[in-house]
Amino acid sequence: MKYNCLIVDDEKLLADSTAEYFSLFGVTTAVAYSLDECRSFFAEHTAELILLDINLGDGNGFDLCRELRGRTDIPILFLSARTSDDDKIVALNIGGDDYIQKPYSLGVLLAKVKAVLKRYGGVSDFSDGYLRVDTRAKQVFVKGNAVKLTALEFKLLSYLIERKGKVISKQELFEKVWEDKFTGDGTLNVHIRRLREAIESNPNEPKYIVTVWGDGYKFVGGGR
Amino acid sequence: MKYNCLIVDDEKLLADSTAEYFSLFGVTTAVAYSLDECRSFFAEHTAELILLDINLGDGNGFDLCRELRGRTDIPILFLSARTSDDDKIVALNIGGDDYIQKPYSLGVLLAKVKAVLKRYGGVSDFSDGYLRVDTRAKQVFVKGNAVKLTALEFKLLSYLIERKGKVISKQELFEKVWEDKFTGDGTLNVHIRRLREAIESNPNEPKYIVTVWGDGYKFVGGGR
DNA sequence: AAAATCTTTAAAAATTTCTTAAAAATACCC
DNA sequence: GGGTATTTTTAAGAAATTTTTAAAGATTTT
Repeated sequence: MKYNCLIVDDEKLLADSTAEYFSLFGVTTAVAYSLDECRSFFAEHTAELILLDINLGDGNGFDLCRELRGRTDIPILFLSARTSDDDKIVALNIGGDDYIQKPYSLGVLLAKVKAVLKRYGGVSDFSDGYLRVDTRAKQVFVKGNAVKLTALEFKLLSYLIERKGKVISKQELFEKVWEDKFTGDGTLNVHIRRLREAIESNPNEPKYIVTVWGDGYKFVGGGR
Repeated sequence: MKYNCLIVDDEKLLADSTAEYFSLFGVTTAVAYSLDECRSFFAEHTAELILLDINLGDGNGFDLCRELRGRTDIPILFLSARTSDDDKIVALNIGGDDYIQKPYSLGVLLAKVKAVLKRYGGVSDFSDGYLRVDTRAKQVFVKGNAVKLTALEFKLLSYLIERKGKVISKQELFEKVWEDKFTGDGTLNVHIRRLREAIESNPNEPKYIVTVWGDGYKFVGGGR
């Protein structure tokens, strides 16, 4: 299951009440009380955002952050009672997105979380005058006309759009779209071509799905 | 011109010293002392991120935020001495990305700004008026125009920039860029030349990629 | 001025991506 | 359950692009 938010904190009472409060306002939230629980969480689920305490029973939030950064880009907001500037700077430098001082106000934290979700949360919708991709309805329109894509094609397109502007390696695509089932570059080629045929006005000179030689592909769509 | 950061604050001393501090660490920063100045700034320039005070001489930061949100998605971080939770929640709800309490620590604020730039901004690993290098999108711009580099050329340039100012031996370049596959100095020569042709205004008198006789090459650049 | 090092150029070699068609796997319907 | 339609993968030659090689010219150092 995909949660909006995962709280990693060994102060069970605080974590639980925060999670409950979030849920009340429509932010689905899971809780992990330790590094270990966090790891097993990700074995089965995902989240769009992590609230991460620094002092944990079985280890250090900084280390977990570094570990996660190795394989995901998900926003990480640190929560901590530590007040030193050095801690804050380290947190931000190792890939944290924010540092929130404990004790925090539930209302402010929720607003903050919502702001991050709004900006970052896997938004793979896209729309310009020519192409429109609607993730909720799983539909794609070209010049207003619905275009039929297979489930896999749609997933591929969504992922590229979600990471619009960035170069996505083939490896990453197999990881994320094929869920690690690598079947060979030829597969990808063919799907990319079909996508191009479906959405590009001239598939031989793609404007949206651009090849980055020696690297992968990139979705290009007007500014940000 | 495109700045990394625009500070909008009527406390001139604070704004100026913050801007100066940022510049010192490679974040190009402009300052506007009022809503009006901010508007005229955007008439001619742009920024990747705004630090916005709430209490301004000629109006209110919240209003400016709403106004900007109408036409841009650029990250807005509020700066304010106001401590009320309500203010923070409003700031986040109207499209602000963060709320930073004054007085702030310059070091922490810089780390925060860099983190935001890294995630949302065109992460310019190098940028001056003439040349801009963006790792995330694997793109290089010369005088604002995208320049096409091969994957290897890009890797070479990135490495030189990463070690900007230091002399890099050919051996080291083969180690790091070619991953230890030594193919002969001729190879390197040719790639350096192509890079120069791509990014130097006069490839025969390189200003960025400088030859260090008997040693290797060095990237020279003032920006970040 | 000689020796060593760097630059330029063009063409060969190697690599990567594209295209196409057909085979295999999967889902769907009666 | 059998047959059909759809989707996904495989495979192989063609096309495009990148990288290396090599040789001649230029520059710097000693």
